[in-house]
Amino acid sequence: MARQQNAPDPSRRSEQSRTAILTAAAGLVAEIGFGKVTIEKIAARAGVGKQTIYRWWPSKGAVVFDAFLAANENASGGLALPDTGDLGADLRTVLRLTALELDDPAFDRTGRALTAEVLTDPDLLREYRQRLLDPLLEVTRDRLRAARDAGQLRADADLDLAVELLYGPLYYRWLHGLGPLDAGYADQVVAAVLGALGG
Amino acid sequence: MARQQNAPDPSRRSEQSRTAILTAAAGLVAEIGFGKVTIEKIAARAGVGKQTIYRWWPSKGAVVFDAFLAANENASGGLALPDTGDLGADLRTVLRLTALELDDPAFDRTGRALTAEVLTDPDLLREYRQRLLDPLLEVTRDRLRAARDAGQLRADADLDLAVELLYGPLYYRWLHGLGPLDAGYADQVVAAVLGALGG
Amino acid sequence: MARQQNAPDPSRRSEQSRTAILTAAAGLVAEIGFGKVTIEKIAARAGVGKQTIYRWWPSKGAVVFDAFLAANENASGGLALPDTGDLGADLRTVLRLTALELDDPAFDRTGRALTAEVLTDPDLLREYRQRLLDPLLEVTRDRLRAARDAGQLRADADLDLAVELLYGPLYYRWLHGLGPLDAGYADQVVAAVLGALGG
Amino acid sequence: MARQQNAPDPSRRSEQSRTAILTAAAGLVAEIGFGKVTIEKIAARAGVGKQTIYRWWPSKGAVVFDAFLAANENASGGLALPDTGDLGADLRTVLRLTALELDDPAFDRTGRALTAEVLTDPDLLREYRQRLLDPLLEVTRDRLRAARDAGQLRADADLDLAVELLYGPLYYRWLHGLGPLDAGYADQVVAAVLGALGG
DNA sequence: AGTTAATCGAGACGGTACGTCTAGTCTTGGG
DNA sequence: CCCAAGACTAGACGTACCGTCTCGATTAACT
Repeated sequence: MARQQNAPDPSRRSEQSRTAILTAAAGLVAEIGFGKVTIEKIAARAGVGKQTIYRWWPSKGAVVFDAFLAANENASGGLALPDTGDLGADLRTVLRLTALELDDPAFDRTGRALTAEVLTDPDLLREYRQRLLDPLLEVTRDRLRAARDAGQLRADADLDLAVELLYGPLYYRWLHGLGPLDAGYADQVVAAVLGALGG
Repeated sequence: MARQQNAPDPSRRSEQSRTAILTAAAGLVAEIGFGKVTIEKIAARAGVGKQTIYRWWPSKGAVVFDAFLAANENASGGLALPDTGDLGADLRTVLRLTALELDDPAFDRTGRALTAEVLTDPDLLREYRQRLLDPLLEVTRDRLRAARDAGQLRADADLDLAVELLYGPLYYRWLHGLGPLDAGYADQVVAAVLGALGG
Repeated sequence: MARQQNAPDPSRRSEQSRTAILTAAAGLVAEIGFGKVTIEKIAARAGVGKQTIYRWWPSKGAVVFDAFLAANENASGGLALPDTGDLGADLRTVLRLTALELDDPAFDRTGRALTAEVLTDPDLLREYRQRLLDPLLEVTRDRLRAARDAGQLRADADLDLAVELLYGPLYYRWLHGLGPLDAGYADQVVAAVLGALGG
Repeated sequence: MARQQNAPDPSRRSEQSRTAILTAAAGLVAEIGFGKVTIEKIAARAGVGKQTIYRWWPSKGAVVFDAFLAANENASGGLALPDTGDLGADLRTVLRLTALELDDPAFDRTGRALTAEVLTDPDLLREYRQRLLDPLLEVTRDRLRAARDAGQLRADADLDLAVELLYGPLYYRWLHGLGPLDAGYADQVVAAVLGALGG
């Protein structure tokens, strides 16, 4: 009961080609920017036939995104928020790091391109959520839940709302370039959220 | 100190062509989606030479974006938030409307494409801010300022932070498809912000 | 020591495409004239991508010229002048046929366009000489040489000059439209050349 | 009984513009070659509106050709063949000069382009004949007629044929690049023609 | 001298074709 | 059967010119 007529057999996939493709994709994005990367350039740099890319990925966005994930997934392998007992301090730590990353010019270009791709392609969005966003939100909710259980948040605090109140403003400010993304701003957001949902 | 060598003379611009182009662009985006729209298709439908488009706009994104703005700018001509005296009610009204719009499937496709375009092209982002976003944030801040002056918000409430706390979470949820965008969610956000910054 | 960096591999060339292109080119020239033929029209009629034409030919002139040659080369496969022993009669036969062809209105348009192309493009001229003109002049010289050996021409007759004296005037009259191109004129030219170089 | 509806009034024509256009055309052809010259470039260099060119000339070929004629017509104002009494010497003088001109690389490029244009455009051909070729052939025929009257040519010599026998071979050799165009060749041709038609 | 009408420089316009680039498919030959 | 290589159809790109069409601003001739 094959789902597709011409589904390739993953067991015969060349690991060497796969790695070369992802490496080439990552390198090209860094060098010439996402917009100017093409499947042909990736294939040429990877020393790979175009068909080998088309066989395993549906689009340029998917390849580049895969390359990005491959580089970032292991980094956040043991993904978890610190739990020092001081919720505010812990949240400030996380949001300051987030702000710092968003503020990094090197991340900015790639991040925007990838975000644009993800927002526009439902398949990529699903994959992005499964592999990056949902885990991040989950550990954040875990930390908040622990705090709520410890009485540091109101008992009826909605954790889904809470994470969106935390990350949403940073994201909003970043994408629209509304103002500085620094530790002070992160602290302000944390203070506001704690003020709203604090016990 | 001319910024461009071959800047065309706007006084000789054909208003008829301009309108035809924007209309064609809007129609095509609605029918086949931003990704499949091409300059050539816009020109063909508008009955216009390609050069006439390239003469006045730098990219496909700019044309489509202009078409979008042309349609939305006059709509929000008398842009202002209601001021019934009840800040919470007024904010709920605005955020409910915002949530409703984002939740509209017809808006979703175009909105995402345009957002992707805006995030990726600094020139478009600037124009988007000047013509749509900044005015919206400004009137929101005005309403908040009035409330602060009336003692309904803490005297030290940061209005920039406030608007980002209001719109950021909605935007975040919309772009990532994190959950339902309805009146209830809008109300939750408003309640949280008032809880954080309320007098 | 490759002459070109990106020379395509002729062994992988599609014979089907090549034939379709030449057929389309010939048909278009006949129908709308060389000047109005475009690479795009050839590609469209041949059901072929433009790149496939650009990959194998450097210019429109080259394609059309190739189509012309492909049609005319095999026709004159067994190219040779008659040798009845009577040099004058043999030359009259050839020049009358040449005059007849040049006088054909159908040939006139294509012939002029192709001539203009060939005169202007050194590469095309070289190819024209190798594939059409030189063989024709060679067989003519052969016939004259046989006549000279038989004492029908002066022993010191310059055969290069002779062929130019034969074909030059016809060509000159044709291109400039100086007068009728008929059997009588052909005979006149032959008589003059024999008078000049005859034994 | 006007031949055209919107025939411009020649009496109001700006001589200054006309001169600037012809000068610009000639300069451009010399610099970048006929094929790359465009009406727009001519207009730009001449500091003239495109319409001014279109008003007075039907095509690029016509302008360039006019520029060429303007430069060459006065040169050959008192066009006439020398008449020293020695027909052979006089013809050798003319044909040697012709060969020399055709052999000049500077003339070659322009000459070929103009020839190609002339052969292809019946209007230009007519003008070329009226203003350059026919006068040249006429004076040549005049000289030959004088020689015939003096008994230096056969009484029944066809003068139209004669001029084509003289100029045709040179032209043929030049256009096809068949061999050297020098004084020796010119002499050979003259000798052949005199041999054929001489008294 | 004032009016009128055509030419002028300038350049935007609707188009066509250019030659290049990339997408995604198909074919060939090697492992 | 995967793979590297690359030719194939298709079609958009952004540019260059075409020939036509307004624009004012000179001109030139004719009231």
